[in-house]
Amino acid sequence: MADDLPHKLRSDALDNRERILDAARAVFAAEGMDVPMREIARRAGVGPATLYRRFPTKQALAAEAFTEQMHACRTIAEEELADPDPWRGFCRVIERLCELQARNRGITTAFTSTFPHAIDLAAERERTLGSLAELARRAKDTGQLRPDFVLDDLILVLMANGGLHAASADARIAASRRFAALAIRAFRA
Amino acid sequence: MADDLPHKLRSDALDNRERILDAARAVFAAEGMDVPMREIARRAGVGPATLYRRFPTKQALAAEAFTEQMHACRTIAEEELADPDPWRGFCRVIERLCELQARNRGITTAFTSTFPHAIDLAAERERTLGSLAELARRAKDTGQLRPDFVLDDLILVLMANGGLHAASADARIAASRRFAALAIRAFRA
DNA sequence: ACGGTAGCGGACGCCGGCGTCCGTTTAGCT
DNA sequence: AGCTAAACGGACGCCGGCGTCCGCTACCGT
Repeated sequence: MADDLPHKLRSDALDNRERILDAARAVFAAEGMDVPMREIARRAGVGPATLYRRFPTKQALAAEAFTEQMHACRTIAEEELADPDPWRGFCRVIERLCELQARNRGITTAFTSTFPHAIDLAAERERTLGSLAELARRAKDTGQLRPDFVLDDLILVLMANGGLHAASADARIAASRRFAALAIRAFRA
Repeated sequence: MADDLPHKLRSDALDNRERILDAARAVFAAEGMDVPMREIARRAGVGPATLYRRFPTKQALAAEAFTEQMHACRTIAEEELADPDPWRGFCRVIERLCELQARNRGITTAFTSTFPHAIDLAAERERTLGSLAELARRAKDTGQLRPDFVLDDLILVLMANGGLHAASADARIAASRRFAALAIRAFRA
């Protein structure tokens, strides 16, 4: 991943910035979005002021932190779009997106809800949705995906998958796997 | 609904108690579980102390407040169990439970997660699950429900349904309806 | 009607997260 | 090495929710 905008940052500042993002990704994935900013700062080994200086709001931080995850979503969509068997690709998209969600508490929020000031995120999201739509179209053509499927159904499934709570991360992943299987059955013609 | 335990309460106290429960039900349904206790007290028109005197913890309040809702769940299960067509009953159970969940933010938490000190709730929950299991068994016998269906699948679906977020209550209900339809398709043999 | 007591609720202190200021440190240039 | 400005982070004040205490109110039994 190449550096983004911060060309005019001092080396130590840039280093801290990176450490903050790492910490944010870790803690968002583990605990979800409802984490005090200070906790992130503590894990990153910086003071609260530094955190606030780089990312004035939690949304700004989340937007930046999840860019890579959103990119992962897009990659999944495009990889599976490349599968010669569209239905298999469609199934794998669901499985992989659900698992990604289960591993990352909070990415659900990022992907599902439209972010206010995250232009990059929104663009990434649109591209991903485009790929998914194309994949669905092809899967329909093979007759294996229900003709009345709409993309919103997939969004619905992902949002619902995000609602799966469990004590451990493993339990969450297991639940998501079962749920993905259920969703696929529902979508099969 | 007959009075429960509070035989030794003065008339005004019992009145307040009832008003608190009403307020709690309303606000839990509308906003979910993450509401300050004081908000409930305010809506009930009582002081914080009164609320805390009757219900020392939020869970105690929730347990009491949702008893009626849990009863509604049980009623739904038993009514649909009585349907001569088990598969139709099974479908309607899913639809009705999902809608109930959509109308009541927070009942998901009450039903899904095991409550610590809510013996009544737990018993009610077990009875409901019993009815659902029996209904599922019958629906399987007709060959319309997948043979590999397990009750946990239904729990999974309900938990997922609880994760559906939306701005308005109407949007939430609409989403739940679509989701219920999806779930039914997934369960059909 | 009246006394005793169950019940009430405003007010208090505590805690934890938030966002910001300012004295100190340190990178980077000459 | 020395200087300057960028960057840091501890400390501060604010706010909102929490749970409890105590002086006042009003219900109920006689």
